[in-house]
Amino acid sequence: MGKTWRCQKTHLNKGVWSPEEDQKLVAYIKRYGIWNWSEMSKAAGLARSGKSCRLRWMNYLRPDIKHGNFSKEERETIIALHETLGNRWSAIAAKLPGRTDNEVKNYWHTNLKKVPKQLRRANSSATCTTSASNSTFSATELEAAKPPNSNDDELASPDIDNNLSESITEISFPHEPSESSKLEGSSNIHLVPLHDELVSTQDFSLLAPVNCETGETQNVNQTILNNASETFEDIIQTQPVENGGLCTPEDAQAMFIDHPNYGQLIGPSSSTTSEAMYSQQEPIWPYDHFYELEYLCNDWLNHMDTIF
DNA sequence: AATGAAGCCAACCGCTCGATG
DNA sequence: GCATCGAGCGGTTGGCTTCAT
Repeated sequence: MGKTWRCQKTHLNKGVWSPEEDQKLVAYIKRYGIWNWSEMSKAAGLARSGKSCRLRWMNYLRPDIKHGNFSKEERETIIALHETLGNRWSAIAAKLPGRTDNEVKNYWHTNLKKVPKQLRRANSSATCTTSASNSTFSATELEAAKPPNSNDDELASPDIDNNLSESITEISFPHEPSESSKLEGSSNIHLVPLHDELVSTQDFSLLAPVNCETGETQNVNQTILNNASETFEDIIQTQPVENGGLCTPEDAQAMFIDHPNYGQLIGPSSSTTSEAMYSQQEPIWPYDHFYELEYLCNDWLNHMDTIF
């Protein structure tokens, strides 16, 4: 893109490839195949370094390269694999037919890096669970993927921008009790931290998990999180709370961040966060919910900022 | 309409690794 | 064991495009 200068010392072209250069390289490889990039470059009549030729071929000219936008499935795969593999772009790209490491890397930096981790996970959770049978990573790999620690800058940053406000609709909290009860293995525990409800009712207690059948606030620890030492409700109730005993988003957020188990992996890995709430069979990441609640608190605060 | 900021992405750079002599 | 070379990988750059003011 505009880098069309010519290397003074080596007399090799650098920068954007012209259509003629592309044509030469493709024609040469079609006829002779790939054998030595430096020699190939000369033989093809290209004033390019072998390295540049290889990059051009691998990232753009290869016939099996898939161009265009990433699908939802590809996005979710990237998110899941990045949690497991980190910045090993080539390894991630290997799981995405037709995608290059460069493309995956660029996509990550431009579309996913700025999205808080808890939201990325929330967005990808549904597919991780429902398509567990064709998952490309093992339970062992997932288990090795630790959640971020407390100095993770992505977590520390309440970066709720417009993109996130749009994305929040993808969070998979059921809106109606009937929806959650449809879930297999449902324990009827229902999180209702939906910002719309919070804004309309200003009922901060909506941040607490409730039983969708009885309407009673639930102790998550007793019903589902058998391995967890404390529940959200425990934390909320044992902390000093203002506003007549109701937990404000600020209170909840502060508690979650200060909680010693915040961001810690407790118990075996789960393929999902929200949906694990409803499953008594699946292993869980209990404190993943702190991420979600932190996000929801931030989003709620953002809403209030826009109102006042 | 003009302009500056932010986003996007192709390409480069430097490093590591494995093969070979 | 050492040097050299090619290939591959991840981080970074910077020009073009789009968006916001």
